Amino acid sequence: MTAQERGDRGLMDERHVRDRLMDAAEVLFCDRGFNETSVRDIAASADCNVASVNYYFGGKDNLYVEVWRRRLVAMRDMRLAGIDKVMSGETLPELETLLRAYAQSFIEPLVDGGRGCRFVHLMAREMIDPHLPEDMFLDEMIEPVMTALTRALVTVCPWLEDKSVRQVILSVVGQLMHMVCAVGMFEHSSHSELSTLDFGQMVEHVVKFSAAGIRAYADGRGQCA
Amino acid sequence: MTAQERGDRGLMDERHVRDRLMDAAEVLFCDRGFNETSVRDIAASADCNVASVNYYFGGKDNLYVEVWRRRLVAMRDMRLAGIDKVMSGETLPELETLLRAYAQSFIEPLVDGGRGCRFVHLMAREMIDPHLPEDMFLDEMIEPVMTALTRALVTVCPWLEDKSVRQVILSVVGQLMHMVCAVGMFEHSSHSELSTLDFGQMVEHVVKFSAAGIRAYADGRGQCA
DNA sequence: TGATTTTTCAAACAAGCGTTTTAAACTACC
DNA sequence: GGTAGTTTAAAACGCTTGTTTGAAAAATCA
Repeated sequence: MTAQERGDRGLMDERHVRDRLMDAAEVLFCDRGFNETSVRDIAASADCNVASVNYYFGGKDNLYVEVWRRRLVAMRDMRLAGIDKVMSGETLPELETLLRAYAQSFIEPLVDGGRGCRFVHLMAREMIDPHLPEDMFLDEMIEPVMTALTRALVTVCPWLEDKSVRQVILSVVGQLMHMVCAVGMFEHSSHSELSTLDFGQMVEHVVKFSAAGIRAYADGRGQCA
Repeated sequence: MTAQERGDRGLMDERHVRDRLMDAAEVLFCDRGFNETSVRDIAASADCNVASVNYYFGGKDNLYVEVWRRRLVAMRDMRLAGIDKVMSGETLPELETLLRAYAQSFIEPLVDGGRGCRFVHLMAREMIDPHLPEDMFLDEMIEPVMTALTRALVTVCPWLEDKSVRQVILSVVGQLMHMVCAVGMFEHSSHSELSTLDFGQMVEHVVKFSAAGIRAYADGRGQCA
């Protein structure tokens, strides 16, 4: 019945309201979370009526899912591309190069100030209290990136055991994720002296720190390039 | 007027209801978060009337703060003690020993199944969407532990620059924090094959990984013991 | 025991939530 | 211009939330 259900673009600028809603919702969800964002806030921020959320999305939950769908694929593919680009060269990349590629693809959306700017914060939220359909985040984001990273890592460091690979990836992702959280924490507090957050330096630190951490598992066996 | 305001213990077993409320609230807050836990849920779980929350605590927010106060001090002191114990010996500890002490004090509450069991989860929540009075968490938990850890780290590794110490600590805490989150994520999903979470192994991994990561900053200068 | 205070409880309160309704406004096509 | 279909808009719905009320119950002390 509705324009969205038919899938066409209707007659006039119908996409405007729909997109304004998604944009506003993304911003609000990212810095307040799902529960603390009301559809009235979203509608007000998108400068349209409350009922529009239900008209275009069928409910708050679906709007949330749509906001996710739009970014999740882009974000996942950005990370996969970062890994792929560095792994598809003729020669095997250094461990540092691989780590840097991944870390940058992780941090980039935060630093560019662009559209996906605060979405990483929403990822952190979703990990701790999920509002997406069961396993959507795991299936469409974590699992694909994790397997790609695993494959790349064992290629660059063939001496890494399966168990260690998982732990190592958890360590790398943990560091990156924690930076995102730390940014959010410190920027809302008076302890701004703690922040000192230069993303470029941070990425380089994670690369250096993690490369050494990973090579600690090389004991005796041949190091990678 | 009320017993709590007077500070005394009143006449009979008044502490029963108050403590039952705190215990129930802690459990619910830890695995649902602040917003998704209603005072009715808490009261039902504590087997008392809804109004009791306001009678004994003056409101949901204060109950939340009290739940925190009880554990925060204990948890902080546990971590400080872990660091202190290892640093107060006659000889300087190995870097691994220091890291292990801290990591264990961090993870222990998770593994023992005891009272503070799930509180670390609440810490993770509070970092991402805070419901405590401004800076309470930072002032009473993060800052003290961070300075103690900083001091210990520069003692064990005197060649570490100030800037690197902060980054290194962020990396260590990030790994540990991420484990806590990962536990929470995977245990509620069907991808249980991803979990494989042996806390003992995890601690040892973080120690090994981080020690190597930290020593990467020793370039040239004397390594620590 | 009687008086006083402290604690419990059911009920009600006001406010906010997501959602639905109903009708008016708008668009496009004949 | 008239008609059908789509989009907006205000109001209301039902529900849940945290909190308050006021009286009954229990406990303390004289």
